[in-house]
Amino acid sequence: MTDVIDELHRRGLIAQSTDEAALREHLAAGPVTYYCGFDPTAASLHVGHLLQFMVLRALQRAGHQPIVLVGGATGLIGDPRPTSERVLNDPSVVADWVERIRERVAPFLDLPAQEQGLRPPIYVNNLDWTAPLSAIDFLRDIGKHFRVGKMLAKEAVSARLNSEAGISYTEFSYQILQANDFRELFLRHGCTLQSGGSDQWGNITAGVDLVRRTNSASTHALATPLITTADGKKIGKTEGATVWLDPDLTSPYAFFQYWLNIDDVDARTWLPLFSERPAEEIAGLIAESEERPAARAVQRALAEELTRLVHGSDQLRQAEAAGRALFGREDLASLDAGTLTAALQEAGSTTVDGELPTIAQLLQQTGLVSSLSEARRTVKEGGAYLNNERVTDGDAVPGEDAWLPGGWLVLRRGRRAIAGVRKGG
RNA sequence: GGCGGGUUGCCCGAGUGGCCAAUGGGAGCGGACUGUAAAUCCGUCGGCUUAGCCUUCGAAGGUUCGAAUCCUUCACCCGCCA
Repeated sequence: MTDVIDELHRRGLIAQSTDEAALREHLAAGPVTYYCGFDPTAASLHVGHLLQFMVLRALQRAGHQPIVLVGGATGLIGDPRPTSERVLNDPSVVADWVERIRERVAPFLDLPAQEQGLRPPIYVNNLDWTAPLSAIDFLRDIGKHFRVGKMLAKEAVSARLNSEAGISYTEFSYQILQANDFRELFLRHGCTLQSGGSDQWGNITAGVDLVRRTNSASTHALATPLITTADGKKIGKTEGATVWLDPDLTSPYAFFQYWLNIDDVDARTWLPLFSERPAEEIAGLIAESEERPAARAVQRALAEELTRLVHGSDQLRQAEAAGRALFGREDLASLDAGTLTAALQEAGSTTVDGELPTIAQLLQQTGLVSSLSEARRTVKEGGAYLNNERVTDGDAVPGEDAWLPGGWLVLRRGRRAIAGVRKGG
């Protein structure tokens, strides 16, 4: 078996780590219990978080014991962002998000455990040990180990301190909570390695320091690089919207399409990060992409592999079929009702009862545009299509002959935004 | 505490009484070209019952036939002095 650290390096998943030689030795000595935490700052994780699972999975494959922490407590406090103070969310909302995230996260590590006999993950919530902590305990037992000078020096804190936004005591304290998580997991589960995004590095090392001080034990840390697109944007945003892992928020079809549409440069950069294929296969795909960019082999590989990972094989098949049906060469009217229905349900659709509204109104109802003005504008610009034919009059009502098999209208905005309208009662 | 400057649409940034829904750039969106890529060019870019109307220029009042532009108060930011 190849060394897991070698694999992580090869894939570009390590931006920084604590003493690497010591870490290698530690991993070689036997199963290591390691953890990564996710704060419930939204109802779902997004594609950016996927990178953390790549690290978790690689370590699991190498025989180590994963712990997934969901930050029911830290999510109530808020990790300092570089820009501004976070708005505190209601505890009941955060609790709900904790549950939703936990459900979504299961397949990443539970499936390999079942199918390949690897170690199943341990799920923990830091609310369990943080909530019972009194202010006195917190300040006496934990706070005493932290030097303010060192806390102020952390990138996340100093950036905010020097900004106009400043920083609240609440967010300033965040690193202590995360450090205490590491300590608790060390004590409860013998956890000796924490991974996370490099933006978490300060918090992670705070934990390493805390365990060293309180338990005279040395622990380890790994951080993944911050992934951005070639033009410097965060990964996982389309049209300003986040690509979520939760199928209720981002359909498997939309998820698949996101990866299929990333540009060539990013696709080649991201392939090793997100793909668990062997190194030779990855090199082959990149070579193919450079020779025949039109085939978009890398985009396809990413879309397939990640949709399968996140949503499963069935959903992958449906997402692929939907894409083929909607973007394929054949005439929409020649598609059978079943195919069309499946495709449009994947792409997103709305049902219309009674009298049919105008095309402009339909564009708005399907969410392809956000206002009627925008709908009219889109028509004027020649960017609106009904059943693949350009719409010239947005105020017209589709005729009876426009209905496709299964009772569908296919609306499209621009090249790739598609939505269905279903005939209702 | 005193004096001065600032707060404009998603972002940056013009605009000092009517010609301002507000110059310009960026992002976004659409078209052409392509490969459901990139680059480039062109167009568009508050809302609506769209040749018209409504709501926007930190907040609230006021002056005026008419205000983003003038006055008053308030909030926040930035300089200089103490």
